Amino acid sequence: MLERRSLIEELNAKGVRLTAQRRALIEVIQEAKEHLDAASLLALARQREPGIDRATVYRTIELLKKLRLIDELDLMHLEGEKHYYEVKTRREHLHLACFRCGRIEEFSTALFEQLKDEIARQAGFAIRIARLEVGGNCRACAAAEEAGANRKPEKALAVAGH
Amino acid sequence: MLERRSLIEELNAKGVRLTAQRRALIEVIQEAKEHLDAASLLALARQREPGIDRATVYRTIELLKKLRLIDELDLMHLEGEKHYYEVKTRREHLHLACFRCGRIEEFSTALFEQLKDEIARQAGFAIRIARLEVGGNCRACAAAEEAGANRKPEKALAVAGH
DNA sequence: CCATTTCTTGCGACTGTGTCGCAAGTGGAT
DNA sequence: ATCCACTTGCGACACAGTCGCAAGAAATGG
Repeated sequence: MLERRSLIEELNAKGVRLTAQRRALIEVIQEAKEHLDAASLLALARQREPGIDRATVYRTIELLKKLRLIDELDLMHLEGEKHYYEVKTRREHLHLACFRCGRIEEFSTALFEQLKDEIARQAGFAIRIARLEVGGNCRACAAAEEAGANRKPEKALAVAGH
Repeated sequence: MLERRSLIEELNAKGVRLTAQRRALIEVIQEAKEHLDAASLLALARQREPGIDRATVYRTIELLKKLRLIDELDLMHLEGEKHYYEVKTRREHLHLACFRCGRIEEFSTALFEQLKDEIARQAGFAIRIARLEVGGNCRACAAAEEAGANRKPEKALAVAGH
């Protein structure tokens, strides 16, 4: 993944018309500290470009996805059926979503690349997107649950999460 | 994954109340040849149990997910934002979704298990669900696209799919 | 076999995400 | 500065999924 070159330059290079709305959205995505969904994206972009519309957000997301500048994530749908977005710059990674505390952890490993290679080779599949998402309990929550299990043995249906 | 034991027996064993609606839904899921979304599930279940309601479908899906009897898939959202469901019996596999022809291919590899092990060990993460979905072009479509690319060189923005 | 309790269902209303057609507006090339 | 194609905002819409509540049904024990 190419590292230093802002999305804006990227778009220019591809001959995409640069509007104030797109600039606002792109800046928001790029500076985001966490994963943002369409609604938060809209809210944040409006702080820079008040008139911006929901439809424009969705259209821009679609554009950036097609140009492979951002990735779409589900994050196990921990809250509602939103989708989240992140810039495709950092090293390829996967997401661990904790059902208990809701935290999202990122994880990198060479095995992921190997796995993709194997898929491409064995299935003859030209991979454009590979999305690996994991749900469960993070280290802290797994420990907490373990401790809790002793105090309060679980009933058949008391299944946690999601 | 336990292999031979119907979902119904499974539910009974867990002390879940067995209603006609649940039975209908479970039969539909179990006998499905392809991946079904909530709407198709409803339509098919109504052939057996006419009065059944949308809400019941969603509630039953939720139940079966919690009991870990079915898996939820996005299949790259090839058409709309639906979710698809499949019984958790067959060998663990991942899904390859072709953006061009829409076909869903299943793929199994030991690497997937290894990857999950590594996540569990290194991150201390207690995995409940691991969902790996891949989008791109299947073998046939990749070949077709390759051939097509010669006849018609692509413009900057003519990015296919999704 | 019936009564009781508890769980489940259907219904209707609602929330929220994402899509679309169209007229007005604007970026960027000339 | 002009012009055209592309983009936007708007309103309306489609559709997934959720919820509270009253009526109905499954399982339990008498």
